Amino acid sequence: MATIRDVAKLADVSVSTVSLALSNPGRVSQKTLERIREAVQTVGYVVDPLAQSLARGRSRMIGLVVGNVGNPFFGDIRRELENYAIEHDHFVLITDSSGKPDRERALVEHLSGLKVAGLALAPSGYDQAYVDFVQNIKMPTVCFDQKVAGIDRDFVGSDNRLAGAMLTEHLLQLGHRRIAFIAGPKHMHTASERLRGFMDTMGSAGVEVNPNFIVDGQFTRSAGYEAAMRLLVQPERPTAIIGANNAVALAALQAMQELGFNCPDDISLAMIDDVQWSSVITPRITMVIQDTLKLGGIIARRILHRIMSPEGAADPAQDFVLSPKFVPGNSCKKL
Amino acid sequence: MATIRDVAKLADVSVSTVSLALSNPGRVSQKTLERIREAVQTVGYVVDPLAQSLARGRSRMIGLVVGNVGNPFFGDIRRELENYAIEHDHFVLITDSSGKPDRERALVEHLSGLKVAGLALAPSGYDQAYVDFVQNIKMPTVCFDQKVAGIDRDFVGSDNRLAGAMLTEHLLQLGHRRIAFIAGPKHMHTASERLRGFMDTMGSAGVEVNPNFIVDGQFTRSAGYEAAMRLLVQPERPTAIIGANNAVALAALQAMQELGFNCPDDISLAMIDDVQWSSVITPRITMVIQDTLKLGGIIARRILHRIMSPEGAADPAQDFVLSPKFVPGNSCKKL
DNA sequence: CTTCATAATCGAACCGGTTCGATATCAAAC
DNA sequence: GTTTGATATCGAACCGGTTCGATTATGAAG
Repeated sequence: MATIRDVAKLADVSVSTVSLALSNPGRVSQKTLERIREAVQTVGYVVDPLAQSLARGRSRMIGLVVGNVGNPFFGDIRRELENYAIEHDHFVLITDSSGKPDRERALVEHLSGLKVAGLALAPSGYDQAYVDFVQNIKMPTVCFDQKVAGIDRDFVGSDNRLAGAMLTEHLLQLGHRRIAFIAGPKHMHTASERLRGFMDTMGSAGVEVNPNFIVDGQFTRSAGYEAAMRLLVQPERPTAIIGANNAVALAALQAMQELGFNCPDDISLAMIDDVQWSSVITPRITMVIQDTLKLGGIIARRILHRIMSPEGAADPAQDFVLSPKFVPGNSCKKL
Repeated sequence: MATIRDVAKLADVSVSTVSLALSNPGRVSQKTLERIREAVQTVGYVVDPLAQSLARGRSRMIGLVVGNVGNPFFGDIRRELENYAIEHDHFVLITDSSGKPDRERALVEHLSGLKVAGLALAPSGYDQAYVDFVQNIKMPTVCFDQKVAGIDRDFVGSDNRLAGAMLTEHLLQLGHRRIAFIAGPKHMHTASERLRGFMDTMGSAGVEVNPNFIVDGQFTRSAGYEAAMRLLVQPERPTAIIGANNAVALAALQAMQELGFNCPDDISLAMIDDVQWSSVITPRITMVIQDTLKLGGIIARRILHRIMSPEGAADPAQDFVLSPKFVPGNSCKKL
C-alpha cells in the first residue's frame, strides 16, 4: 500500500503539502496540485481511513442502530441513508440491537470508539438511565421511529395517534362497535399513541370500549398470539380487531385461522405497518402504513446536514412527524 | 478520554509496559500488573480501537456482506455470527450490497480499509473479474450461500440440488406430471443446482418435461410474477409449480390469485426457502428450507477459527454443505 | 529598489496505540 | 565474587495520516 509519503517523495513536495492538496485543493498552486495528482495516480495512493480517522478524531462513517434489521420498516430507511451517505462520500455501518437497550448501548459505544461522524438511532429504551445515555452521546444523532420523552434530539417518525385513529374510524364507519385492540408495550411511544388514537376515536364516536377488548401484545408475535387467543375465546367476541403493529396483527390472523374463524366474515382485522408479501396474505389486510421512504430521506438529509455543516451541527433538535397512509385491503367487513 | 500514557504515568511505568501488560498479562510481574490495573480503573482507560487497529494493522471487527439484509435467510446467520463474535470480543459490521457486484466490491474495499479481521461474504457475482476480485481479498474470508466456481475459499451452504429434488419427488408422488419450474438466474449456483435437482428427478422418474414449463424468474418478485403469468396463461397449464426461491414462488401465488386460480385446488405450489410469516399465508406453502441457524453457526466458527489461530489462518479452503429440510404445507394437492 | 501583504510550502508535533531491540534486575550456578 | 541466563522494563521507532505555526516565494504598492 502506498502511503502519503510515497506520494510526497514522487511529487517532490512535503507530506503536509500532499495532505493539504488532497483535502483542500484550492490552497495549493496549480502546478504542484497537478504533480501531486499525477503522483497519486502512479503510486495508486488511497488514503488510509483508519489513520485519517485517528488524526482527525472523526471518521467518514455513519452508524445506523436499529432493533431488527429484518423488519421491512428499516429497509427503506437503510437504503435511503446509504444512498445519501454514498453521495456524500460516507459509509453506513448497520448494527442490530435486537431491541435490547443493553446491546444498543454497547453498539453505540463501539460506534463511538470508531469515531463515527453521526448516528441514526432507533431507540429501544425509555427509562431515565436510558434517556441520560442518549443525551450523553457525543456525536450528531438523529433518533427515529420511537419518540422518547426527555430526549432532546432530532426525531423523525410518524403520527401514530393518527394511525390508530384512521383504522378505528374506518371500522366504525363499517358499522363495527365491538372493536378490540391488541396493543404494544405501554412505555413505547408508538404503542401508547396508537392506543390513544383508538381510544380517542371511540370516545368521540360515543362508543364504549369493553376493557377486556384492550389486550397487550408486546409488539411481538408470541405475545400477540396469546393476546389474540384471549380475545377470541371470550364468550362475547369482538367483531373487529386492530393490531397495533404488524407482528401482533398477523399473530391474530394466525390465531383466527387456527380457531376456525374466517377473516373477514367472522372477524375483521386491521393493522398498523406493512409486512413483506402482504399482498399474498389472504385476506389482504387493511392497514395504515408509514412512508418509510420519506422517513429515510429525512433522516439521511438531517444527519448529513448535521455532519457536514458547522451551523448544522449547532441546529437545535427538531421533530419531523409524517402522516401515515391508509391502505384498504379486504380484511374488514361491513356490518 | 484517558490514554495509555495517563495510565503509564499514574502506575509509574513506561507506556510500553502498560501496552504489554494489557495484551499479555503473563509477561509482566504481579506487582506492576496490579498497579497498572488499578491505574486503568481510576483513570477509566479504554483502548482506542482506531489507534490499536492502525498500529496492529488489523481491527477486531468482522465484516458481513449480504445481498439483502431484509431477507430472513440472512437473519439467523447474522445473529449467530454476532453472538459468536461478541463472545470472542469481536464486532460485526453489517453491509448490504443490494445484490450488486459493484456495490459489493466497494463494500469489501471499504471493509478492507477498515482492516477488518475477517469477512463473511455472500457472493453476488460470477464472472472471471469477480472471481479474481474475491480471490484477491487479503483478509480471512468465508463465502456462503452462493458457491462460485473458481473461488477457492471456505464455503458454507446447502445442498441445492437436493432441495430441488425433494420438492419434485414430493409432487411426483402426489401424482403430478405437468410440473412447472420457475428458475433463478442461470449463472447462480443455487439456481442452477435447484433446477438440476428438478430435471434429474423428473428424468429418473421417466417424466418428460415440457420446455415451456421451465421459466426464468430471476429470483425476483417482479420477474417471478411475469414468469408465473406466462405459465398460467398457456392453454395447457401445469398442475403444479415449483418456485426456485421464496420470491418467485410467492409472486406465482399472487399471479394465481389474481387470475382466479385456487391453490392447491387448481394448481399446486411448492417453494425453496422460507419467508417471514409463511404460517399466515394461505395456503401454507409446502417448502424446503435451509437450516440457517446451523449455517450461521458454521460460518461464525469457521471465520473466527481463521482469525484467532495461526494454524486456522493457514487452513486450506473447505466446503460445508448442509442438507435442507422438507416442510409440508397444504399447497400441494394429490391428483 | 525596497516594503509588505499574501500565497505556497514546509517541519515538527500530534492522534493513541504496538513492537522490538536494548538495558536493568535478580537469583542461581560456577 | 563473577558469570550466566532468565525475567522485567524501557525507549524509540513506527502505523499513516492531520494540523498549525514558521518560513519562503511571489508580486503589487510605494
